[in-house]
Amino acid sequence: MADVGDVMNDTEREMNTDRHRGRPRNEAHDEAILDATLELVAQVGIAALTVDAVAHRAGVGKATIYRRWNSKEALLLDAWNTCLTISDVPDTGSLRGDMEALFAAKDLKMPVETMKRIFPQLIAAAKVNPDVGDTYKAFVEQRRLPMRTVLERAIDRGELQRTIDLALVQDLLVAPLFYRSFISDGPTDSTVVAQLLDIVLAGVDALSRTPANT
Amino acid sequence: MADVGDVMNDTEREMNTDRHRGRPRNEAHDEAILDATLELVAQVGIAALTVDAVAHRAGVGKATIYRRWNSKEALLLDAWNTCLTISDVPDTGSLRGDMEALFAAKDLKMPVETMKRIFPQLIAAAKVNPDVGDTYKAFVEQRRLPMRTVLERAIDRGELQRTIDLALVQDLLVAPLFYRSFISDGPTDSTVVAQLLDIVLAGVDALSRTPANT
DNA sequence: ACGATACGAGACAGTCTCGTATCGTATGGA
DNA sequence: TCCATACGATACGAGACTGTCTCGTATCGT
Repeated sequence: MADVGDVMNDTEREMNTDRHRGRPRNEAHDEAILDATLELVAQVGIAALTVDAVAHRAGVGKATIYRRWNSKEALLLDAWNTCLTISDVPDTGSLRGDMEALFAAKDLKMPVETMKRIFPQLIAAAKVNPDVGDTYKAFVEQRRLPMRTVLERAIDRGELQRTIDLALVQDLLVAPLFYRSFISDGPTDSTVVAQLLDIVLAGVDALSRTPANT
Repeated sequence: MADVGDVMNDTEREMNTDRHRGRPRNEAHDEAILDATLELVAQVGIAALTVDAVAHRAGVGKATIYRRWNSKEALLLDAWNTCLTISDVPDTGSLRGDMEALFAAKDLKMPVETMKRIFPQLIAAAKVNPDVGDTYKAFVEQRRLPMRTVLERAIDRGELQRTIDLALVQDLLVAPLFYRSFISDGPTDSTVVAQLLDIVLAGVDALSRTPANT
């Protein structure tokens, strides 16, 4: 998947033919630049992000950045994309166990505190820039997939009724933690997760016995 | 509460002494400017917001803006503050009824779709700018108060156990709607609200009979 | 009528940032 | 050794934006 603003023309030559003419590109700089970008976004936001600052923080010259991305936007878009990490689906045998495993998983590129600052910036940018919006949608979809699988397996095992609104249950489990992380800065520790699971799973279970009153 | 960048010195004279010398300030422009600011924030985000654009959209000269706020930041801060609206607390006699009334209340300054775009920008700005952060905290606190009152009354009536984690219950009820509004763009209609209330209230009720297993 | 002030429009200087260009150096292949 | 390219540093032009100022007009008290 070619990213919008990549300077692939340069790299192409290296990849296709094997003759490296001149000094080879330091590939480690790619990650350094992307990391510096994300860390700066977390610190000052997108509005105040400057390419000079990124270059300085990454310890590279500005030209090195523009040799790899042909605009600041392209760099940012790539930076957002690196936030996307693939998490594996737990399979402990019970819904409760799978859920606890999911919430305990630490599969983020950046430290949690940094992500808590980056993510709101990403959301805000996605609302305004369609390209970022696409990246964002892919991000959310990808993140939701494992839990959806876990819930579907729970249905197959009979732990959940086949008629429930799966998306709503997932949102009930996920949203409070997002809310506390990004909106209200409340606690999100394992105790909270346990209480959360208690209430939601009990609620779904109770409703499966007694049909909804509304 | 005096706002940071207000040019109150000018207005003071008008307020304290009754002699209006010269053409009076058109107070309607204040709202026009603030509205234009918020609408533009919703459209292009904070990074791309320019004072010229605000002036043009509000139908005023740029000088008129700088006559009332002495910086773009001060204007934005005031704009955020106008998002804060006071909602009254419903009292239908039952927790369920109060909740439905709360969710049905439309007490926002801007149309919902506009707010869905503004709020993420506010969150992002709050993470980066301490002044905006203060405004933001006040906003969240104010918005949470009515539901907290409703929940406390439900406890007094015996509808909820006195030992429950009230904040968590509130988050369970509120977070999914926020999540769908800002993060996943899912449905938030009254049907969803009803299902939400079904599950959460059933869960809390079930747990009050059987103690938590974790 | 007259002075004082607000107004819209727009010119303006100063500042900031992007993206390019240049320089001398470093590092590889031929 | 020679050449091609990447590198850090930095100067630079172009353009955008902020915040100030001026102009001519409008609208109020006196």
